[in-house]
Amino acid sequence: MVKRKTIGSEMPEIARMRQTASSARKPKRRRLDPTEREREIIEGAVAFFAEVGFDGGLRDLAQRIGTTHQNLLRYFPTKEALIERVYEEVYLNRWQPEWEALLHKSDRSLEDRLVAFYEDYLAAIFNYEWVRIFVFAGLKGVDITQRYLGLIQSNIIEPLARELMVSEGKEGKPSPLEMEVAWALHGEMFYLAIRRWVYALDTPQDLGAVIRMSVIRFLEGAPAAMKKVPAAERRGLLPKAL
Amino acid sequence: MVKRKTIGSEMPEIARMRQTASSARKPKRRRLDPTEREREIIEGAVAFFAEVGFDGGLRDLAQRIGTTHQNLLRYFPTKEALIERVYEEVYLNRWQPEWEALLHKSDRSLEDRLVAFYEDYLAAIFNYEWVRIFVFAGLKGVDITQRYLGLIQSNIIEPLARELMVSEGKEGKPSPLEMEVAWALHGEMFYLAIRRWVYALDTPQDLGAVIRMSVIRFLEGAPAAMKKVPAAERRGLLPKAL
DNA sequence: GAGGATAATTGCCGATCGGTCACTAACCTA
DNA sequence: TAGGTTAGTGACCGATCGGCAATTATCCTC
Repeated sequence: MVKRKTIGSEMPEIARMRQTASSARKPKRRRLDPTEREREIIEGAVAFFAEVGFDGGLRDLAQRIGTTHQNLLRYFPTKEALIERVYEEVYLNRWQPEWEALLHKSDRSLEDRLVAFYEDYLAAIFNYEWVRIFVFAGLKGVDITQRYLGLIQSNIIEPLARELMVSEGKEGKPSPLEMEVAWALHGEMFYLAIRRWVYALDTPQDLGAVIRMSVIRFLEGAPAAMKKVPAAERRGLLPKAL
Repeated sequence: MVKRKTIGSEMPEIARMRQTASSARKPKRRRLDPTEREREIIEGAVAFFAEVGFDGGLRDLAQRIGTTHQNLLRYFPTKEALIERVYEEVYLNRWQPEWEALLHKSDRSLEDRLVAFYEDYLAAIFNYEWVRIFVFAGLKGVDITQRYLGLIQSNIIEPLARELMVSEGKEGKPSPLEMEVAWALHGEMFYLAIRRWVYALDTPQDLGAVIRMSVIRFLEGAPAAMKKVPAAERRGLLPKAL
């Protein structure tokens, strides 16, 4: 038999579980309840593709889970179907509809609301799997990332820009300038995740402190910045399609 | 002959150049000066890997350039060697040593210096090839990205934090808190590039205007933010290793 | 314990991968 | 125009890819 290159370093402990105590033989086959096996596959796939990207091979994934690549294809007709399931798992299942409401609760200061939202949001997405899969998918040009960011734009960025306007006594649809300021705050947060999970750089232990600092800087600086940027330049802020 | 899947859509026009006028035959082989061919390969490789990632095949790359994959291997002994050359091309060749000095010129306001620097910096990196290759390399865990970001940290972020301190009348080595504020400004800028070149979202036409707004917001908000974040929390800003 | 249902595996397929080697053809010099 | 140098390519290799079909083994029921 050909020796196979292993991506992960350790043998999957799962695969050892049922092996006979007396010998270090090949691990016995595990016959699981299909729903249980499916979960195992999905979670294994999320971890695996987050690590090596979607070009990772099914055989390596299977070995890590403790099964064979044909078994994966019994549960998902094609690799593409499995990947689609991974998107679903990562994006849809981790989106909290109440986030938008969080930004609107007017019984708390905007500062508190923003801090509360970003603490919640980062708690959901600031992890190895989510961030890397999101970036891998973006590079691949998968349309679900654009739909997700459309959701961010309409449910987070625009409400945020609106709240900023309200606190300035303005109203109506946010201008490109105001949208851009809101994106900037969001970008700060996301870049933290990029630093940590894409480039493996040190990031602060306590995200709460960074969030608070970014939010305060945002509320403190945005009004002045928007006033100071000459009106003549604002036309340049209109989005440019590719 | 087996039909080959093409990544790009159009036939490379180069390959057609010398073909006989009378017939639509197979393009003649082009015998180039080696240095010229090498440049063609390198530039083709940068564009190709930026688009599809480093898992892209040599045959597809070769077809796009208008040659064969064997010819690539005559110029670079292995695929890995070619990729290494791509890193060199993208990172080292586009780094401007004078950037650090730009931040220190004290005859201009800090605002002007920051705007000037980021206009220069984004002019160098805000493009499809640089951004995507940088992200692909980061996900792959290539050490050159960490070296590059180390350069950013010591030559840009820390000087920036120092300038911020000077403008506040402080001096000495920047604290983690001050470093984090500086990273936040940088992150805003880089996230613009991510939005545009990874997620293909609309971004403002005139980067100058966004840069100015971010810089003003930075200078306007940072002092207040750093004062307001309770000292007790600052310990949490200490970087955490992975 | 026997037998059936089905989860899981072994074996295989064509296509494609990076890479080697021997051959072909373009250009320069005489 | 002949010959030599060398840029470029066709044919092929072992390994690996996603996926199909036939086989094996585990668990449940009687």
